[in-house]
Amino acid sequence: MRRIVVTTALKYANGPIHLGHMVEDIQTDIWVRYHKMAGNECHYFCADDAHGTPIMIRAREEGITPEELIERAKREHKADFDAFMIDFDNYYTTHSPENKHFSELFFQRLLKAGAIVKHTVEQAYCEKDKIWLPDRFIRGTCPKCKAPDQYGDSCEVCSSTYQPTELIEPKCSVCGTAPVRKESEHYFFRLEVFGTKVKELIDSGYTHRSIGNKLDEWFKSGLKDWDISRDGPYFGFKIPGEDDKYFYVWFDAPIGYMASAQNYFERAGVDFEKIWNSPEYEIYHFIGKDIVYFHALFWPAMLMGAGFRTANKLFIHGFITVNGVKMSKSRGTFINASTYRKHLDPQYLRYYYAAKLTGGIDDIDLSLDDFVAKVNSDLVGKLANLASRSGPMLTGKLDSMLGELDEDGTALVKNIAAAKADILANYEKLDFAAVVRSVMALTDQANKYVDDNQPWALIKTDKEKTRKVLTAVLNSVRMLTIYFKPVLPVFAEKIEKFLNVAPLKFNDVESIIVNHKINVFERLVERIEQEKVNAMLEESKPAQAQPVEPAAPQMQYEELAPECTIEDFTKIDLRIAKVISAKKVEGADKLLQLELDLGFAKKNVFAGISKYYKPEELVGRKVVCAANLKPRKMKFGISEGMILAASLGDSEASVLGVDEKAQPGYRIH
RNA sequence: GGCGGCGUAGCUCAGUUGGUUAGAGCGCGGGAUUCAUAAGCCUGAGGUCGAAGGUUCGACUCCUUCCGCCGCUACCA
Repeated sequence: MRRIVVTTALKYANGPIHLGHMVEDIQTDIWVRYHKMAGNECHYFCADDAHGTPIMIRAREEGITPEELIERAKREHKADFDAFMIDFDNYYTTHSPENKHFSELFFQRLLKAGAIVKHTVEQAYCEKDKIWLPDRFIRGTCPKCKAPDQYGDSCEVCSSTYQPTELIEPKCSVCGTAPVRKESEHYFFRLEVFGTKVKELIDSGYTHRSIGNKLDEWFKSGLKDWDISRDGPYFGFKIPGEDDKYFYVWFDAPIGYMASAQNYFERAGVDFEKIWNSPEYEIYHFIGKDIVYFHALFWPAMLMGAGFRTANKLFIHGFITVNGVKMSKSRGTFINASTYRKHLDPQYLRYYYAAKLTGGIDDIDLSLDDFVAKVNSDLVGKLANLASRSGPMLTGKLDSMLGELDEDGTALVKNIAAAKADILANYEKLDFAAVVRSVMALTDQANKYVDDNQPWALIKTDKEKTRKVLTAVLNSVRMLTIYFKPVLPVFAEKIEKFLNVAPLKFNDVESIIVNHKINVFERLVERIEQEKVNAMLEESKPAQAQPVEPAAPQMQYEELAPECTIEDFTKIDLRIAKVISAKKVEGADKLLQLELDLGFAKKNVFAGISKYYKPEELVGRKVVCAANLKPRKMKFGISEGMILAASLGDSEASVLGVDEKAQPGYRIH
């Protein structure tokens, strides 16, 4: 018997569970149920990730305490997971005494190991709200494309990334005042101390191979010290020996795996340390590819530094797309778990995800048309129908008694049982798509057996022979259900009740039930109606649909810049200039190097327009130049100005020209 | 631009260490049935496996280049 501990990524308490989260938890839950049914000891832990600035601010906005907020979030999260039959052994929170204990323990051990240092950092601080602002809480105009109201770390319009200090007119996203820069001393975790050991871990098969390549990039570029502290006010655990410094949320989050496990094992009267550090136990983390960095670098290094064992392996999955594209609020495809379950049976989603999951890191697509078709045809049309076309006949006309098997029936059932090893192997390697394919192929065989034997005709002439046929069919149903039980727990329960048998395990496929009384048949699953899917999408569309909806189709005009005075305007000295020469910049993607004649002077200017203009198209043209711009040193030289061009987003650009009369050097007023 | 991933029938996807006429489900056409949640069975059509080269006796499968989409990242003053 194997002993296994698995975790799924902690859920942030700041938002609801959506169908993207569910990929991971359904995948994991299926795997856990598979192990339990196979007779292994398997524990499944998760928790809410409850700390950090966003939660503190959200609570403030709602006028409640962070504790109240995270308590509510946890309740909602758990309700969603219960509805989707995610069978955690413990769903805990990082805001717990166990987690506090472990966080302090990790910190102290890392300190002792010489892996913690202090650096002074400069950060944005809002003097009005009296809080330090993470990048996401600073908003301002994108320094690259000038799109207004962008996050402090990246622009959603041009998708460039930058430092919050580069933002134009940065504002605190809570109160709108401009943040100030303040210095503070922070604790840093020296990752490089464990760099070699972590590299060895990864090389030994800790992650998927393709992920290993990605990780290599990080190793090559050098492991930087990781800032693990935050200044108060902050919702989290205070750092020992400090008055107003807290552990960064990502420091105590993965520790939450251990805290959740410990909380469970203590209640069960089991010594946690013996389990977590015991070679008898295998430990696996299921995560999405978005948080590989934390789980493949930081977390193993933390564990090593604190003297704990690392997990055996990370199981990494891809993202979910809906109808082939990223989940989108305006399309209504950003579907919360709570919205889904109002309209549709969670087992449908478990089945569909199972049919798509191969254990790889590719994104998986929830194609809603395919979803409806697959569930209706596989689950309803084939599997449920198999029971429905045989059960009622036995209960209605043959006293609900199973008989023996005939020769063909034995062959059918043996064939189904023979697939066990293969199916278990596919469960083991997370290739649930292969499981679904092979079980459905077996279901086809069973349906064919029904057609071949025509019990509806046979019963008119030979009741006992019919009983044999139906016994074979219902034994098939039982076995197919066993195979699907990790995916469809409620379906399996209904079959257990219908067939009047104890909870099914994998080993039960090796036996058959004969001369056995069954219960009356009840419907197992309902067909999906397209209207339900539509209603779910409709409800997922944002109520405050204004920002994205009307402008969305084509013309996304940039917002008008804040008002300025004529004095502001005249600060910029715009001149007519003639392009003397233009050439592509070697090694640069978007830059053209232009030599401009301003009449009284010549200037060297780099312009990011090579995507839109060939150099020869520009030579000889008169353009508008911002001539008094402070020269800027760029990678390829000094740019002494800027030429004006009009654009809409990223897709096009038009360099401004002038009437023939205007000569180089004329000023534009 | 760099790095990584993907590109197989109308749709969603399998294709194991390269080996005979490339598969499944759904959808579509035809047929025989009617027990069943308008489900099931038989059968047909449909793909130059993104493109072009190369390695090989032989490539969807390996290598190179290119095209298209996605992610991360960068020099768009």
